[in-house]
Amino acid sequence: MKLATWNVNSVNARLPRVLEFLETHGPDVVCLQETKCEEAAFPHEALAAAGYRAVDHSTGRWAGVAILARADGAPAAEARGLPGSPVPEEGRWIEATVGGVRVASVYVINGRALDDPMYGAKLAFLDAMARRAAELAGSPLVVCGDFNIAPADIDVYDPAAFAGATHVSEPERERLRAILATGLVDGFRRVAPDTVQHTWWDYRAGHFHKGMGLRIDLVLASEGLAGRLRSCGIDRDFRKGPKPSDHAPVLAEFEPA
DNA sequence: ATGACGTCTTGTAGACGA
Repeated sequence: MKLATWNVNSVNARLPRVLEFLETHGPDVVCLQETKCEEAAFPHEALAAAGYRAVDHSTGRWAGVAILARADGAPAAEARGLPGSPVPEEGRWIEATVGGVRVASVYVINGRALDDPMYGAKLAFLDAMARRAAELAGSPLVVCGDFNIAPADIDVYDPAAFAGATHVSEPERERLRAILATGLVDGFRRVAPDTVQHTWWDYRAGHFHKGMGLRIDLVLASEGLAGRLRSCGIDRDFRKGPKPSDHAPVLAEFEPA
């Protein structure tokens, strides 16, 4: 099974690149984040023409998540919304079963700043994720998406520049570890323990071309699945070219059971 | 560098992103 996760920063603004991505990689499952559209505006028809079915949790101009799968393995939506989320009105969590695997696409709250109320909401959201992951533990599970956390300093282009900022704070990292402790593995780190590579770069000031990014988009896989990881990588090419998202997609390929 | 860019909105400037 080939799985991908990608924060597209508007699925409609990014539609040509999304279709290019499906054509290039032919993934079996794709988790999208920041679809930024109303439910009625989700581009089901264009995706169907490309051979994919989608389930989405679309909530208008902010956030929004979706899971795509090939039409012959159409995703069955299992849950829209994360139980215990501090912002239930925002589309930040969706689950589907694809090929016997429970897949969750998540867009974690940004947090804005350590002294902003949204930072507390981010920590509460991560706590709710850990509880949900614990509930789902024991069966094949992949939780992937934009975690808005760089797991370690190796995942930050300049840790000093992020001192006192969100995405790297100890309470966030601690909560990510609690999510992992339910039995999940950071796929990219499992495959590439020492590799410095990023998934997000600020649009401004040529950060992408200067290599100034963060690794905040993760594929977490349950132990059994992680043991079958054939590869897990970041496709920087989709951060290049016309109208790119500010995130690059992460791809993971699992050997058949 | 307090910015830079890109997305959205019953919009045309402000909010938000990370």
